[in-house]
Amino acid sequence: MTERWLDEVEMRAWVAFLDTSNLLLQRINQQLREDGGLTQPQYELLTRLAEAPGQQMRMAELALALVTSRSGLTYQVTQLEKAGLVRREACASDDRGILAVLTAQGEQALLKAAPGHLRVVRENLIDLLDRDQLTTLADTLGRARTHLRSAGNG
Amino acid sequence: MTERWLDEVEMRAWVAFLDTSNLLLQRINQQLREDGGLTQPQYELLTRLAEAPGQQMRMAELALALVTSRSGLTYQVTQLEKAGLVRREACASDDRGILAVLTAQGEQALLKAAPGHLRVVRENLIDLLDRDQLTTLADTLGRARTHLRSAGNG
DNA sequence: CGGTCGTAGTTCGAATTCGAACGACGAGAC
DNA sequence: GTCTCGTCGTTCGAATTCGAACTACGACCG
Repeated sequence: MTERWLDEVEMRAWVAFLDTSNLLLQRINQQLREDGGLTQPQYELLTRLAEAPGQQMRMAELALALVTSRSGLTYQVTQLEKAGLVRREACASDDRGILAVLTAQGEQALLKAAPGHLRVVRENLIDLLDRDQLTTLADTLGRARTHLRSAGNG
Repeated sequence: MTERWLDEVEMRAWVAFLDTSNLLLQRINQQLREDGGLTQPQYELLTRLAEAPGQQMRMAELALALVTSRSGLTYQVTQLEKAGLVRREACASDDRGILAVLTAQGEQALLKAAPGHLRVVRENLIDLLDRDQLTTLADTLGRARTHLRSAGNG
C-alpha cells in the first residue's frame, strides 16, 4: 500500500505523546532522587509487588508487567535485595521459579516516596485534565496497551 | 494537605499511559532493528534535524528537543557521524556552538526507515483512535508538555 | 583592558539496559 | 524410564545513559 504519513492532528498527538512521556519520566526520576534514593523503575517494581496478592510475584510475570527484559529485572531485584526492600523466595509449585517478595522495609520506602511521586504525576498530567479527558485517555491508551500486548509480542 | 491518592479512573489513565509508552517504545525499537540499524533515539534525532530549517540544529537546542542530556547527545551524534548520517559544523555566530547537520545519506536512512516506523505507530496507537479521541490526545498531552517545559526545569 | 558570571560542548566514570548464551527444571510422547 | 522441547532465572559482554568536572567562549560591568 502507499505510504501513509501522519497528518497535522496525528503528528501533534504522536509528538505530544512522545515528549510528554520523556519529560514526565525525567521529572519523576528527578523528584524521586531528591526525595531519597529510588529510581522510577524501582518505584514501579515496588508498586507492582505491593498491589500483587501476597505482595509477591514470579520474576517472569514481573518482567512482563514492567515491560523490561528478564536480565534487566534480575539486576534491579538484586539491587533492591541489597537495599533490603525486596527478598527472593523459592517457588513451591515450580522449582525453576523465583518469587520476588516485598519486605516491610520495602513497603515503608514505597509509602515514603509515594506522596512526592503522586504530586508530580498530578501536577504535570492528571490535574491538568477534566473528567471526560481523563476517561478518554484511560480508554484510548488502555486499548493501545491491549493491542500491543496481544499482537505479535516478538 | 492530605495525601491525594489516585482514584480508579485516574489510576487507569496513568498506568495505561505508562504501559503504552513502554510497550510502544519497545515495539518501535524492535521494528527499527529488524529494518536495519537505527535505534529509536537515533530516529528521533534524525527526524528533528530533517524538520529543522536548513536541516541543522545547535547541540543544546537539539538536546532540549529530544529530552536528553547534553552528554548523551554528544554520544549519539558521534555515533551517527561515524555512520555518515550527520556531520558537525562550526557555528558562525557563536564560536562555542556546534551545528549538527543532516547529511544526504542521513536523509536516505530516514526515508528508508520511515514507512516501517509509521506503520508501527499507526497500528498500535493512531489508527486505534477516532478523530475526536486523536484531538483530545493531542490537546491534553500538548498541555502537559507545555506545563512540563515551562515549570521548574531543574 | 581585566574580572566575573553564565553557557556550549566534551570527557570521564558509574549505573543501567539489552540480547545471546547457559544450566536447571517441567511437560509430554513414546 | 528417557528423549525432546519449551520455560525460568542468571550470567556475560556490549551499548547507552546520566551527572559532575572541565575547557573554551560570550556578555556584561567597571
